[in-house]
Amino acid sequence: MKETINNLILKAAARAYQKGDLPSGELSEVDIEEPKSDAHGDFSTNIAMKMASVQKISSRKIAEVIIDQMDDPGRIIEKIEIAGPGFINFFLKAPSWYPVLRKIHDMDSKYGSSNVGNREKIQVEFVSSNPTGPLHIGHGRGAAVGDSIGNILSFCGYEVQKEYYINDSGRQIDTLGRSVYLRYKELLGKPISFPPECYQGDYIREFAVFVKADKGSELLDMDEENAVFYCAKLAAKKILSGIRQDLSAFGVEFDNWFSEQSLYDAGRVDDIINNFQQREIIYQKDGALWFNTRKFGDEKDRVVVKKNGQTTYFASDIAYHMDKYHRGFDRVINVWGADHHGYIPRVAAAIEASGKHPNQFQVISVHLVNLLRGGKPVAMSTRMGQFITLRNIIDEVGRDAARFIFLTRHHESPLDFDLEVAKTKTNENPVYYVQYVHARISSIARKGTDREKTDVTWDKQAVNRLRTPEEIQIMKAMARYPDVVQHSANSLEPHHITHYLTHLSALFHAYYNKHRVLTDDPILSHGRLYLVFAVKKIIKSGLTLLGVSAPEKM
RNA sequence: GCGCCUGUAGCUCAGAUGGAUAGAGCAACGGACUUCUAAUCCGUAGGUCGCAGGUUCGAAUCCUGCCAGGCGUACCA
Repeated sequence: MKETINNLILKAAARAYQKGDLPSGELSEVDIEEPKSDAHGDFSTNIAMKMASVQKISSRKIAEVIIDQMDDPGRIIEKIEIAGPGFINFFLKAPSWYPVLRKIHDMDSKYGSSNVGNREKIQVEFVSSNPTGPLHIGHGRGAAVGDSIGNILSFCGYEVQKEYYINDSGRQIDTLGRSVYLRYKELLGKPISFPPECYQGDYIREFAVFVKADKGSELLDMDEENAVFYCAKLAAKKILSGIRQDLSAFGVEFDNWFSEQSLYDAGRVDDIINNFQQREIIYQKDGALWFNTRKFGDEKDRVVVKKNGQTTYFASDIAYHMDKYHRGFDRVINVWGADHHGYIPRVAAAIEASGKHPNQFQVISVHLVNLLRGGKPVAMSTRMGQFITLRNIIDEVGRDAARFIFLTRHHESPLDFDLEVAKTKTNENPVYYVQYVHARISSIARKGTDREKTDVTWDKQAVNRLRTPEEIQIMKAMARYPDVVQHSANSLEPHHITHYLTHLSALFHAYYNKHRVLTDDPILSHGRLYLVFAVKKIIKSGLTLLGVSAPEKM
């Protein structure tokens, strides 16, 4: 629809120039917007104001000239007005919206999708929590955002892979093993001192109990390094399997789980260090190896191999990102916690150093979640090992509510997550507000006659009965859905979908309360069913992009 | 100190490419269920868009400076 208007304007402006009514043939780009106020029409353009400086005549005059040349072959326009400093406002006839309905039904679950992605290969990496403890609420937000961005990009024609990077190497894993090992020794009555950097949680003790049950006191006879290694492997494996289960319960399925250790095993980390050394962007200083990230925009150089010979996390991260491009991804998107944002420039530097374009690497910073219960902060002490896990939240408030709430805010905005609010079933909690639309329409369908249930197809006469302001508003809103999806994909911001769904739901609920769908007039009923079934399809489509279910009954 | 993020109604937050009278929900007040699900709707009230300049036909949006809060500034991950 927008495009149609766009063409009308461009043609009119071109004709005006040919006739000599416009001094310059240089046409500005046309901006079409949907005015907030109905008094300003269905669509509006500011082209006259934009052209004024080039054309050297007043914007109202330009608007007049363009309107004079306006043609309307499809007879969609009710009237055109010039308003304010030179806005051209278009008022459309109700029937001009009907093709949207048909399109929604024809395309069905594909409505809103596109192929602008052109099969470009994108990888979205998210969560990637270290397997040293269970997922918490912050991971949940990252999971919801990453998963949804992946869904939206696929919907827009990108070829998307969702990946989880497992940090199964390095000091943290060692610390995990040490923590379990110490608790194990403690269980066997040995005196221990438990360092503060070790993991305090009860789950560590559970692993120790498991080791004891499985191996008895066997580990005491091994040398400590091997015993710790054994504990580390075992605990990491169990934790990772718990993480997989939690994510699955949260409705998140990864296409690939990528192990950091595998990079070391395959010699990839050494390879990239050697390669960069040869290219002299890695150099030696103070007994360590430094990457010259400053040359690529970072504020200082970074160590990749420490004085003690160990590689840093950054070193394997370089190898990891090189591997991503090696696997053929055109663009790589990382969803990280906002506390890692200082890390972005150095990874970006590594990517630039390898000859990739900066826009092939994007980081989504997900800000922290304040967990509340009834308005009061919930104590989240990792140190004490006492915290509410993602699993607890899924169990208490449900997956749909949690995911939806995570996606109501811009990801760079801190989010308050109130467990009590998340459980309420009122307007305060928008998930149910939106899902209720789907359930209500499903209910209408169940109440309709057999013919109405199965045979609600395009019928010109029936659709022609859709004339009320509420019906037209709904059709307008539905016409916008593809734009909203596209905008979400371009900006990597799922929350636009969430807000759009809430808005469409409000329009539907108002309509439902004011008008009956099933009436004594079968033709009118047919038209209205055709309308609300379209709404149902979009609600389901949007919820699916967010990873939220669309229930038939509530 | 420097860097990034945030600052919009009493509260929680939307406001893409600068547009006309800045929008929702909650809370407050008043209404609507014999009717397709009241997990809903209708109405009233609520604002110096952190502050000060600048850019222009036009700024919550762009630029500069300041204020407040969060995060980051490792040979940690």
